[in-house]
Amino acid sequence: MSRSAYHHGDLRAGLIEAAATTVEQGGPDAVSLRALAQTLGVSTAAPYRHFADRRALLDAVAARGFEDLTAAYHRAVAEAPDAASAARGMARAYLALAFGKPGLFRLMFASDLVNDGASPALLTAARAGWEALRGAVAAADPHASPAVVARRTLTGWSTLHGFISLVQGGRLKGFMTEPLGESELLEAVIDKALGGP
Amino acid sequence: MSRSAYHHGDLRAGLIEAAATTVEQGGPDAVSLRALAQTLGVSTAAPYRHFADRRALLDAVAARGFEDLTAAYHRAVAEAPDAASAARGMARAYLALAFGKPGLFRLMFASDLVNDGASPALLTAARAGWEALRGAVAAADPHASPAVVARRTLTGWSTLHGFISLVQGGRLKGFMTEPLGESELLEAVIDKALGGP
DNA sequence: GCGCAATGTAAGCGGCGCTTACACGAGGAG
DNA sequence: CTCCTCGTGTAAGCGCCGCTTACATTGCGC
Repeated sequence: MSRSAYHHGDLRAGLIEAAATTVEQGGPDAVSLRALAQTLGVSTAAPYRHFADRRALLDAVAARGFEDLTAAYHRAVAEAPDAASAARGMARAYLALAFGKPGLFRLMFASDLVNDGASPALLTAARAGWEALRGAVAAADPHASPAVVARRTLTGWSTLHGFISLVQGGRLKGFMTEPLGESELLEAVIDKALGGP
Repeated sequence: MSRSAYHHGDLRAGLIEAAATTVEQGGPDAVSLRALAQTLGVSTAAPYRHFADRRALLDAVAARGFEDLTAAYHRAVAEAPDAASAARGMARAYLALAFGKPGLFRLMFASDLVNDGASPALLTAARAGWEALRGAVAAADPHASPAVVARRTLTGWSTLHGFISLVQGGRLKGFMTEPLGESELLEAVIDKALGGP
């Protein structure tokens, strides 16, 4: 992307890397361009040579996250013996990203990509994930109509996404942990996402 | 709560009201204590006589939202002819709040209530909503064990919540609207939430 | 070798959350 | 009726933030 080593040595990549670390530790709100610049040993204005504003830097971090997610999807499909277990593998990959890198996941799904003027690269990366999901649902039932595939993809995705949001929002702290264990919970959610109406 | 009319005339209530308006128009991040103070014609330090910090004010707004939500739940149950349609009415109430007051909904579910030190009032208000949901699920199937009730409540809630999050995040803008209409979408999501594994 | 464009810097503007020290004024105690 | 207390509001300021402008430097193509 960026040329190569100049004064700093690819400040652009350094900013993305440092921002990703901060996002993981303190969430998107904890990212400050001034603080990142100080950490990387450059002036507070230097980051603006590579990113139009704070939002653009966070978009770049989010785009990298979507690329990783889509790659994990494809890996799950490649390793699956059949279409049904492929869908299950993608669900696991989604949950793995969400609970493995919660800060990144929050960043990826926190903002309204379309209404805010997100970069085309980010939009493309985000859509690729959806297409992979839809393809897996279609492959699991070749006789389903496009509308049914869309409905199943959306509702299944909603179930996974909602569970993640509720967990990360701390909504099930004292609520659920009593009657259900953690692994049972994950399996129940995946079953709900992949089965039913 | 607050005494009554002093210099300003219940600044506390004015701040909550103004903050709620701002949250609805520009999201939680758009709330600035300085701007609210200027709007209400008081000094920038005045709000700190009523709220320890910015977070405390937003918590108060969120708590009011949870009270409204729980009231809507109880209304739905009271108006329903049987337990099954009561659950359906609660789902509709949840979606109605989310799409009717998206900014408030975002505020209510954006932050981690437990990890961040939320006020006891907010925690209580948030838990009341969950209890109402669980009660409806239990009433719909009196033979279900507590674990099954917990599982159904969680997965159904997850489906609704995930759908809302994805819609509000603009994730289904160019994606879904082609094959499915809006009302079909809502019904499909409610069916998914209330039925299946 | 030289000029140009990419990269980085210094300084500053306005806004923010929050704190401290001080001013006012309603309402109970005497 | 007076006074004094305490709840409320103010003025000023600290440190941080995003972002901009004008200027310095440096590597690359000619």
